[in-house]
Amino acid sequence: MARAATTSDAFNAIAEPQRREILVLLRGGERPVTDLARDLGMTQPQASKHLRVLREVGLVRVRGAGKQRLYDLDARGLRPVHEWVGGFERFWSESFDRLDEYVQELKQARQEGPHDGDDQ
Amino acid sequence: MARAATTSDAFNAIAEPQRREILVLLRGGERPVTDLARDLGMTQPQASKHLRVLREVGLVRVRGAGKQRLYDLDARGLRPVHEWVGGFERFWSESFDRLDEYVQELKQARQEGPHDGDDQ
DNA sequence: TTGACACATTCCGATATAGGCATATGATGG
DNA sequence: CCATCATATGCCTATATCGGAATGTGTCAA
Repeated sequence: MARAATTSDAFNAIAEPQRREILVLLRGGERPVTDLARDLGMTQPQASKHLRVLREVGLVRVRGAGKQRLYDLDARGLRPVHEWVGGFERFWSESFDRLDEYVQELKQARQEGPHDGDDQ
Repeated sequence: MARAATTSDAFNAIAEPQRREILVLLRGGERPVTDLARDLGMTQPQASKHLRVLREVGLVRVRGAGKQRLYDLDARGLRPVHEWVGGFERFWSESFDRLDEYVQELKQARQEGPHDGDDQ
């Protein structure tokens, strides 16, 4: 297998940089495919494929508007991602500043090898 | 190509469910590889590989402790992810509740086809 | 030094993905 | 109906990834 279990969820969808860019663009409102492709410097099929992934995981909606198809953001699927990552917030805001990093390094140096070159 | 450009960043690292589980476990403190493998029901090489990815993107640190190697969480790399996703917060907290969803559907129905069945 | 333990790495096969290109589908206007 | 524009899909190749099994590396104890 090449990407276990749920190969298509929000986490995977936003792992692709171009799809993230698409989502950012869509914050400005719904847009047709060609617009997105042009603004992001990708081909139209590329844009369509990325939009398909985003649609399948529910991060965008489509609406037919004449010949065009307007894609619109549906960010609700990002909420679980935000919450999961938020579960780590205290670990980067609480103790991992400069000082603590220095302490960590000291601790690591001390425990890894107090043999010959520990004065460096 | 199979996953454009930056194939190894925090976004990709957390796209893998098992790696997310590892990170969650490490919130409880540093742990040796075998511990993690056992608790997550995966083989030791599997755990080592996932830990390697996490280490390469800087989400964990390693510390040699005798025969063992203790992996420790370094969640700072998750901050950019949290901030990026947070940029969409207003799109799920502001307007996409039940009522708004209903309005969206009305709007969509109206614009897609105000022909015969628009009274439904 | 040897054996045992903890862990890392490598090789393999299967699968999924992304890009490029060609082509199909769908709606619109004449 | 036909041509055209907008978009979707299919095919192909290259590559990356995951899982599994085997093996390599490093550390400790006797």
